Amino acid sequence: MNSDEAIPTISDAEWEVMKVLWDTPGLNAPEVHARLQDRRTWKIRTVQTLLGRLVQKGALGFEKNGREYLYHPLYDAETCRRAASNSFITRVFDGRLAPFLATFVESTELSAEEIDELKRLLEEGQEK
Amino acid sequence: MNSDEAIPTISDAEWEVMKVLWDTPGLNAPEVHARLQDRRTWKIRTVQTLLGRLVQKGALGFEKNGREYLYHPLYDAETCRRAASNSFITRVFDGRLAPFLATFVESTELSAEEIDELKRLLEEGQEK
DNA sequence: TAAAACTGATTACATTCGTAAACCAAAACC
DNA sequence: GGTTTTGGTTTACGAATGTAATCAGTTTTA
Repeated sequence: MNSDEAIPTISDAEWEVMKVLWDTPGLNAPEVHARLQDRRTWKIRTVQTLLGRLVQKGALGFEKNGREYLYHPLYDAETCRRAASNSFITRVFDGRLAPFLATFVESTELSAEEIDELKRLLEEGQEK
Repeated sequence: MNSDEAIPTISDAEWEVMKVLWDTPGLNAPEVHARLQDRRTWKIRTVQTLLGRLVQKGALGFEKNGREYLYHPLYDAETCRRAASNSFITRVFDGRLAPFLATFVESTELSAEEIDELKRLLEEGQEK
């Protein structure tokens, strides 16, 4: 499992596909399609296109099993999420996390429980 | 200043332009171009294209001043950042902020000072 | 006042993205 | 074994994006 250097850029639609395969690696195209049913109305062709593009980008690999291809991520979710987060925070918040968090805290989009959870996370991070 | 409903989607390149105009509203194209010099090597034509697209999208407005156009944001930065953040967190983290923050806390990308600042932010939010 | 310089409008062009249809090969079924 | 089904490959096509060049009008300057 690769984990550094040149993490491919994953588009909006492609994220959905990646999430399925992080959850369950080794699916073929119809299986990935099936698992997307509840969230996306994509045709199987669309899913295959996305799978193909992700393979080209180096985000997914596959093994042939008879005539079918079993796809699996080449980067773990954590690594990709971090790369995407860094890129987002850089672009929108000039790399500063505090204003980002402030955005959420100030709007009412965080429950008290979530705030507690986030504080706990920060405290854990601080101890290390 | 508009602040809700149908906030336009702003592309990567367009964010740079918006930031300049949030910082100093009422600039014309050459002035925006000048302020981007240190960060981007765009030609003035490129900047003009981005300005035009942002006007089309309804993210910017302008007044004519003689033959020049003075551009200004139609949404405040806070509103646009919030919309972008929500969209990002939904796409990459399925709408859950905690895993997002965990990503940063676990990597060494936060200094102790930043963690303190974030905790303070959360506490302030909690009191309201 | 004709040319140069400045400012914006129109047009361009390759890449990526979202969304597939058409086509082809293998496997299963009749 | 020919036909249907299944799974993958190639091709498509419009919208958005990054990155401008060319064209045109206005103002300044020689």
